[in-house]
Amino acid sequence: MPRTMPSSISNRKVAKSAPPVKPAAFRSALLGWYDAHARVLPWRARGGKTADPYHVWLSEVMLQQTTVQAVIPYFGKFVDKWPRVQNLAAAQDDEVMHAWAGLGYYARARNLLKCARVVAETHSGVFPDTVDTLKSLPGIGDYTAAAVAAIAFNRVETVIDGNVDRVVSRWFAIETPLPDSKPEIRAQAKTLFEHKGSDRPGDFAQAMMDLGATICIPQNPRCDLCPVSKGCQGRAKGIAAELPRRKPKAAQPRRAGYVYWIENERGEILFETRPGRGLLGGMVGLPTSDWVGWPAGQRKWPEIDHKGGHISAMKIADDNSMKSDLKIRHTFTHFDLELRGVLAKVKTRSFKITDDQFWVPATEITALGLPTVFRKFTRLMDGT
DNA sequence: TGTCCACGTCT
DNA sequence: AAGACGTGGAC
Repeated sequence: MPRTMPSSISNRKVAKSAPPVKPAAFRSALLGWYDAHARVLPWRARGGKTADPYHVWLSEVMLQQTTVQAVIPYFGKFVDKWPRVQNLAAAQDDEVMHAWAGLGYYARARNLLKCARVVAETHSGVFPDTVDTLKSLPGIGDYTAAAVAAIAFNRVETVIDGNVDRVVSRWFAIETPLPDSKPEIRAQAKTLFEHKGSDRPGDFAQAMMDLGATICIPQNPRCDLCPVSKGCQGRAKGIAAELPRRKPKAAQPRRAGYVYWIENERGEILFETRPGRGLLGGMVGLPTSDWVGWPAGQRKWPEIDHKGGHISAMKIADDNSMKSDLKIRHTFTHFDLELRGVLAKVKTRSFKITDDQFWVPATEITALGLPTVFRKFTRLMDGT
């Protein structure tokens, strides 16, 4: 371990007059740390090889708003099923939605397939290597374009994800709350990413994100292990752990509804493919009522019109039952949902279903590829 | 239990 | 350009 001054003394000095940030020193310290501590991830090149652009793109889309741990098994599944972008481009829509089930933000899967088809058809299966062209592809925005250009093509780009926001906010002690601090974070990040002599842009981008994911973590940052703690102004001011500040968010609204478990005389359960856009777009799910707003603080289960939504068209049999213990809760991005189960046994002959609905043998439900909100309920029903 | 992460992209 | 869009894990 290198000898260090007592932190209380050095911190006090730095806090009075923060030293000018030296991007070159930051860069070499961070890259040195990365060489020793880079996470080993299935989409990363090893031993000085260049990463496969298809792997980089696929992983980066999966990593949008999603943790590495959740992504790893899905990445393996996709690469096994579709080893090259041309294979993915040739896949059926429902195969891809099925493979994506559980990962969330299902618009990503729809755009992933669209993007694969554009790359296969109009780019001869070769990923474009510039930010501007990448950004023109479906599902690729500022972050993913910069990440792919830097990591797969070693282009000098400023790659800003949530990790980088945090590292930069702390290093420069940016106290303005997000999202107002966005322009300042970008400007400061640029001084690190696009410094003269940026010879390993892909590694540098990944190093910044690894640092944010493993050392400069949201709570209780491990400054003792940080390769760039010495120049960190947030640490010097003793506020690193509080950064980045954020504007307070409004409390999530609540919604409630019924989920229908409709069984026919063969023991099959009714499922449906949801509309192609919007919430859980293109995914398979159980039929439900509409989900109605439920003001925060209200204790009583809200009135839900059983005749609204799907239920009227279905003419649930008289022996339907509602069990209050068949209840699941699920948090979406912008609301909390509580669903109660309604059980019904119907005769196929007298029960009309829509074009989007189909019967599934109970034993095949797990193979269906359901979004988590519905998997929670099917697990309740089969006791697992 | 509830809060945060989680700016990422599209509309 | 503000709101829509999932999930699971840490604490």
